[in-house]
Amino acid sequence: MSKPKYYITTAIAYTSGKPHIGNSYEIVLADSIARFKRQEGYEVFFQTGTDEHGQKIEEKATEAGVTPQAYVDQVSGTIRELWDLMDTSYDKFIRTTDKDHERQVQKIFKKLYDQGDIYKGSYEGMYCTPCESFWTQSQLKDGKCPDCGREVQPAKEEAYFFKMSKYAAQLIEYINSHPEFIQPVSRKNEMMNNFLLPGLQDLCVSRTSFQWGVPVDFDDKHVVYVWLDALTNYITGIGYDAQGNSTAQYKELWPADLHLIGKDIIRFHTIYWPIFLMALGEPLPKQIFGHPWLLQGDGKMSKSKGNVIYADDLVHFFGVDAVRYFVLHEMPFENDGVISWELMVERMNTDLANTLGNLVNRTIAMSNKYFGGIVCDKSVGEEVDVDLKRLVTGTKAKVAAKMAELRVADALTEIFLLFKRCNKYIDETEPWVLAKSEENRDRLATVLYNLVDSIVTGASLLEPFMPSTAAKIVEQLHTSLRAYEMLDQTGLYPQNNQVTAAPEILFARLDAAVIKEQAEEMFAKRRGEDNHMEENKTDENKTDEMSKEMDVIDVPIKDAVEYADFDKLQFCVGEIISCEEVPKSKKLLCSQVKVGGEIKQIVSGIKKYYSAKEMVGKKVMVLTNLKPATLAGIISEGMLLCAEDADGQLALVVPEKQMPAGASIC
RNA sequence: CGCGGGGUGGAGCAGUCUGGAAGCUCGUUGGGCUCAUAACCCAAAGGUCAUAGGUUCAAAUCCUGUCCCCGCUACCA
Repeated sequence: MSKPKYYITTAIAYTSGKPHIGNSYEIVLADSIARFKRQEGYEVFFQTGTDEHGQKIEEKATEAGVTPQAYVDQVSGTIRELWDLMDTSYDKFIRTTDKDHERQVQKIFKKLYDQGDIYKGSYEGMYCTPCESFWTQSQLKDGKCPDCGREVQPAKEEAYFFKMSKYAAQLIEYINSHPEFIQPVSRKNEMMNNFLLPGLQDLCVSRTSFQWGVPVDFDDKHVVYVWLDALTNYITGIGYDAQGNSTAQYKELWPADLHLIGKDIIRFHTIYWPIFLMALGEPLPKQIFGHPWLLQGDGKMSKSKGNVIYADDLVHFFGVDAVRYFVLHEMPFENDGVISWELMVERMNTDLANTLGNLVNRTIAMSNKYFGGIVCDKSVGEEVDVDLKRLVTGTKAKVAAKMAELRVADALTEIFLLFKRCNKYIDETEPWVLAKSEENRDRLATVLYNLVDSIVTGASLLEPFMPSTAAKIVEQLHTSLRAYEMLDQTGLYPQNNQVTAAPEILFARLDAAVIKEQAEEMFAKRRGEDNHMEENKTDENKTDEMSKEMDVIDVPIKDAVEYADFDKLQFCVGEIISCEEVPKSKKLLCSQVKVGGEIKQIVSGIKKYYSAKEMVGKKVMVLTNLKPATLAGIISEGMLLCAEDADGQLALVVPEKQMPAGASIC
């Protein structure tokens, strides 16, 4: 009898840049599920890859001065390296620039067009010629382009549309009759209430505003909408053919058992994707799980701050399995998780070094000390042994139950309860006391055997989550990982086997302060390399020493300018006559600023740091000859100068002595 | 009223759908032990579950209002 199949996918990563730790979480999560399913006996196919088309990538490539293809080749390579670094066991890495994928996308588009699900229509709206952008009435600011503030004209552009509404009822019916389809369930209601029940709009599935995409082969002004392109990777990657010549692999694997995706793209996967599949006449995936995000705790992650944590950074400090453990364990089921250097070190020290590493170490050390490393069950059992074994053998079922619900963090917790139980067992049996008298020798041997045997079970259960750690543990015990079917049994460790004489530390304890410092150094260096103007601290609870360091912020030097260039700018002292908050804006204050004889209206994004009231009466520095611009529908005729620190905190720049409004700054 | 997420002991979270004795991990304090990576084991302290009302025999959980935080978005000129 052949094994049951299990087809799991991650969302394909968008190649606009290197993914940070939050993005890398998904692949590790998928990998642990894939490995677990393999352990359970499924024939698993695990697909991941990169999404490489779209306007944003075209722009990024232009910025970098390379072709889009060269750009995505580079980024896709980086992503794949990261996935490999994380020890992920994917079977296929698809790229949407793969030729066979692109061909299928064209065929799919054609097929849907031929059968009338895609039709040619036109996109109507207000067009801003300089920006080459369409806007709807509601997006316009005072009837003008929200980007540049210029006049817009009504215009029409042809485009292809997909008849979403045609399949809406069918999809609603499907979702209602398959409660497990969208996970977590709370997401299901969101989709139903916000999108499906109010009625689906037809979706525009082609673009003419850029070229970097799969061309529509019968109308090459158009490229296929990136989502239609990207979503189909799940079927093209395993050999789907729109003309009916799908491969045997496709027939075996589809429908997918699980699409693992971020919660931000649930809409695409639970509405558009199923409808595309319905239109193609293919079955729908069995389950879509929208996982939460891993957010950076100490200050917002931002590239310009140079404090973005990447998976390889963490691996550098902690090792692959520690990072896998952290992201899997710290990530709750429904809400977002947090990552910070402190939390990472804490997990590393308490769970990995103290509970697990130390357990393995002390067990091996005792075996060597008392029996020259020979482990043998002398069958001198006691009451505590029963309790230990009951917990150890029961863990498999508990882990399986958690994994069935995709509660990976909880499954890991169950495994660590096993290790904790072992530590407790050592205290209960007190091997060092037994060692003092010869008559307890067989009891001592039995205790150590039970420990070693339990640890092998624990390590085997741990394999899907921390594969190399599991391997290291059994290697030190001079045995191999146990088959899944055997994980609810005890007494399987070979009699009179000898463990290693020189146990290796699995996870060394780390000092949070030291790690933090090194991380800062790394960030500082990266900022230097990136030529970004930022500072050197990211945390709130800094020490005095760190505050001192904060006094200096490294700013990359810009190119020197001629005095003539400087002279073009007119700076003056301005007095704020009045100030009010801009309605419907979270950031903006609108000030009337007296500069010499005239009063200028200036809008500034400083609401977070100054109240409208306290602004009044301040003498500030103003750039007066900046071209007026419209912000939130309000004209701004200049700029208030501010100093900005690394966290984006702003402080108005004011003259050091009393100066009249209008005094020029030179 | 832009969309969305959230506010539970010092920290990070579960519990909220399907009301019924406030839980977990870490940290703190005290004790035990010494095989081990200052680790392991036991015990304790610590929360009016953001807030104000309401429904109920019973509310962290359901309903209404308010405050605050965080993403996204618009507009940090």
